[in-house]
Amino acid sequence: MARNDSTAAQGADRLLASDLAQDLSFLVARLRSRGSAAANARLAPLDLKVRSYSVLSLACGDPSPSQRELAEFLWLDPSQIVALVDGLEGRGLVRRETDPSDRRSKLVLGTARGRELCARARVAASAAEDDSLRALGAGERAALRALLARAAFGPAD
Amino acid sequence: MARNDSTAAQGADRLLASDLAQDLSFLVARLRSRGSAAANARLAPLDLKVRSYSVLSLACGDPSPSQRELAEFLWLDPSQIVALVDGLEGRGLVRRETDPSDRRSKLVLGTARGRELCARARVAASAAEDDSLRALGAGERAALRALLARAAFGPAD
DNA sequence: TATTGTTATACTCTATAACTATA
DNA sequence: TATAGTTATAGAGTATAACAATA
Repeated sequence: MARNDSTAAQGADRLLASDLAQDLSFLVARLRSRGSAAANARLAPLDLKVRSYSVLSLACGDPSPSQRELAEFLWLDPSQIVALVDGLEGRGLVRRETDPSDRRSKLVLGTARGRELCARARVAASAAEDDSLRALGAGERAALRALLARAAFGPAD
Repeated sequence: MARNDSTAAQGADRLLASDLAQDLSFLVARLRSRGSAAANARLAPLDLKVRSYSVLSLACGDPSPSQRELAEFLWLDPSQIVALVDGLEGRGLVRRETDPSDRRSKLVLGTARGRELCARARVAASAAEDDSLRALGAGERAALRALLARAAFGPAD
């Protein structure tokens, strides 16, 4: 077993009093670990993971992203985008299209099959959010979303 | 270069309109990427990373944690804790002590040198938080902290 | 000369199972 | 029989450099 299953988690509560438990970066990291574990579990039946789902979701959106934009937005290296797009393209979920206005750049577009799978993946991702944020009500989730959006895309350094 | 340096990030703003940009799990993941990059940069002069800092910080706290508790609290596998404690112990920053009440269990305690380094690391971690959360004011950070604490330690699944 | 995508490589992180010693 | 720690190994994720095509 990796990490701790929920049935075994009952002994470390006394560490909640530690300084680290109030460290924002630590809290974000812990929530991400739990959240991505939940999301990967929900996406597994669709043969997707959080990273491939992110690429698929953006590719199926309205302004079709270039690989360069995907790398910037997902905070990944361009070379990692290549591998992710390769995987999705091999399954017929997205396709590359050279940008007519800049032949260096390749746009990534969702296929019909990709959009269909993406719709199902969104449902799975939403269920995973419920799994990992059970402690928060709808209003609190909205407040958290607004704060995170500003923090995640705001000026860094 | 890995990922994107801040000077080059200006082209993917149009993807902010995507569905994914409102996905809570995605926002948490992106903020964590940025936050841990900032924290690792600040901790590098002390030869620490976010994970080793987390262990050191807990070991230097008041209720000395067992390795089992560290694994549960940090959401890591027990086998990963072994490697992290090995590294810190080899540098004389923490030491293992068999729990008298259960000789299977080993408590991890910070040494004098470890506590001194930990104090400096806390300053670095705080500076990293400023780096990555520049977009939020003090009140917003407090609100975010409270929401994250409940979400990160609340019931999961 | 700079940028987009690509390939290749190495390194870190994470997952999993088996083993030991204690309980 | 169960639990805490350890070891070993494999796979996923990440970092870095070099190259071709295009600007």
